[in-house]
Amino acid sequence: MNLFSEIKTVVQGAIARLAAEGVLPGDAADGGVTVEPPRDPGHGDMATNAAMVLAKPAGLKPRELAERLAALIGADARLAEVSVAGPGFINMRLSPGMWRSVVARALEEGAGFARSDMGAGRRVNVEYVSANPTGPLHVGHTRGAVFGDALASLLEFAGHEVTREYYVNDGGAQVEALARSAFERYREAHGHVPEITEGLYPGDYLIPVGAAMKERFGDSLLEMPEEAWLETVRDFAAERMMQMIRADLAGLGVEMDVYFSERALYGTGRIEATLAALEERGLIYEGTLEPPKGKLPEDWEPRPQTLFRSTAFGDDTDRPIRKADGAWTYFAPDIAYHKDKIDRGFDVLIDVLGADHGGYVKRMKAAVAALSDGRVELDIKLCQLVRLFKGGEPFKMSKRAGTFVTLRDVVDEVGPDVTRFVMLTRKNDAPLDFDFVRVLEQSRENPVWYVQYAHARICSLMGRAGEAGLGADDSTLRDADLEQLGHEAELALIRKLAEFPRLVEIAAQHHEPHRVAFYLYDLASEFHSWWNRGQDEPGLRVIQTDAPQLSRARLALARAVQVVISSGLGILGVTPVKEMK
RNA sequence: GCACCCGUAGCUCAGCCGGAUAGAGCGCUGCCCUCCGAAGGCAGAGGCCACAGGUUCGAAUCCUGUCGGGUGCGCCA
Repeated sequence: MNLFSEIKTVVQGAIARLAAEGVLPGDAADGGVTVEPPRDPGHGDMATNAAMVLAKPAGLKPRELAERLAALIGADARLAEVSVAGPGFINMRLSPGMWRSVVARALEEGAGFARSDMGAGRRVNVEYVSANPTGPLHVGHTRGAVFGDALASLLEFAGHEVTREYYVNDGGAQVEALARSAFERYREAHGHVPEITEGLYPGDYLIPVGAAMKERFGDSLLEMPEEAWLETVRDFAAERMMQMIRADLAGLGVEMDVYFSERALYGTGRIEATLAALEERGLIYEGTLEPPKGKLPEDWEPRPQTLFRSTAFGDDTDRPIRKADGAWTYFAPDIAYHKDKIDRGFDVLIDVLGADHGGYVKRMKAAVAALSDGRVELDIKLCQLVRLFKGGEPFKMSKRAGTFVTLRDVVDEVGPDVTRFVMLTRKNDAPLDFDFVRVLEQSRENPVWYVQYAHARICSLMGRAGEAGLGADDSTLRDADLEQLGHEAELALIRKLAEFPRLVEIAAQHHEPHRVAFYLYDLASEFHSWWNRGQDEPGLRVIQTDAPQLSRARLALARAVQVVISSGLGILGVTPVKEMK
């Protein structure tokens, strides 16, 4: 239930009436008409710009049109007061019962409160993490994992059908390097000194892989030439890496629906088929690219390649599909992969990538637009860097020392809930500072703690209400007499609750889960503020032993806050706590 | 050289599909506990929304340009 869209239909009804009377042109219906909370609550509960937007097509002065609309809108019983202000805003004050109904709905609907059907019938594929299976996930992957996962949940909450997907880059040169690295560890397991040369992966995490290979293959691979063991070792090592990655993700609470193997595309003709599909549209040609401007790579020389005409879709230059030696570039299987997603019937594709993939965005959008003839939308969300700190001091990362670089280290240090929430307190395209000390601090500065504290306070409140014999269970609270609520602090809290359904839709529309985190912080702040009124004025405390009706109404409000916090944290993948430790 | 992202209070950042007097936290100045609801709350000071144009009834928000910061730029993935 979204109060704002409900009132918007009232406004639209008035517009339609005026259109029927010929005052407004019939096609002027919607346009940019909005119903939103005014910046200054003194203006009312909601405001619409309808008169200003429609004044021009109507040939009326904004205020004059506003008066006519206001007269119609004011007839609706849900509105207590309608007035015209400023350049032509129509300010509306809801009847008190409307606000209270938000609390009632939250109690009735529980976890279903604020769920939206805006995405009904829309199938969305969210691809995230997609790290190469050559080692453990690091901090950067962690942010992508959290962001992608929360975005997927957000879209589900808004009614979309969502698939969470991981693209496994197991087809290129890097998994061969993995194989060679693992082979050295295999030799090491047989007592040889490993030769970790330039280009190989030096990490200790491959030592157990070498040991496992010894167990599995004995010494049978030792004397073979590389060509003989490369494929076997590659598959073995990549599989082990993926097991490790899945375990790391599980520790963060991330579970994928689909792991899609790049290698599975090779030798099946699917890359060739994708190329043919583009060729049909005249988007493939043999050519030579201009050298990049500015600093020229030293070994640059013009070479004819197979190119994709991404400039036809706004890219800066056409992009190579094949290397000079005829092998596929990374781009080729990735196009085929996206074609597969298109063929699976998704309406929207979302790729969550690291900021270093910025140069990749236009060409991939071009490919998706070409292959779906513009039907499928591709949104690419780039996550900026995570800067690590410890107590305000920059945390130097050393790959050799392996200090706090991995996802597992972060999760072991601060736990999955804190990791997730903090990673969502910035929008994805802004860099994120992550301080191992501060994220665990118990103060208002720390949004995770502050939101959890509000939730825990309510849990404890419910317990004490039970002890006081008030009956704090949901069925009792559903019958509470909400008209007892009327204090300004209570109304402010209710208004904040009423924003949640609207916020969910806006956040989902923009693919921005961080908005949920900021909202929860605001809601917690409003709750703590209300709570503390009881500190100064005992009459405002929730539990009033001599006034059970009033107490129940306030408990119902607190319970509604709890429902929304719990729901919002659920979207972020964070577990609400019942008590602070 | 080109592309993308960013530029909002001293600091770190929100700001909806353009809307009325631009918000929060930290820091700063004050105020509120004879613990059992202060791990908190309240109030105040603090802004040329980088700059210059444009579109609009109306611009922090949209467009163009300039400056500043970050990222990326064929035969890596």
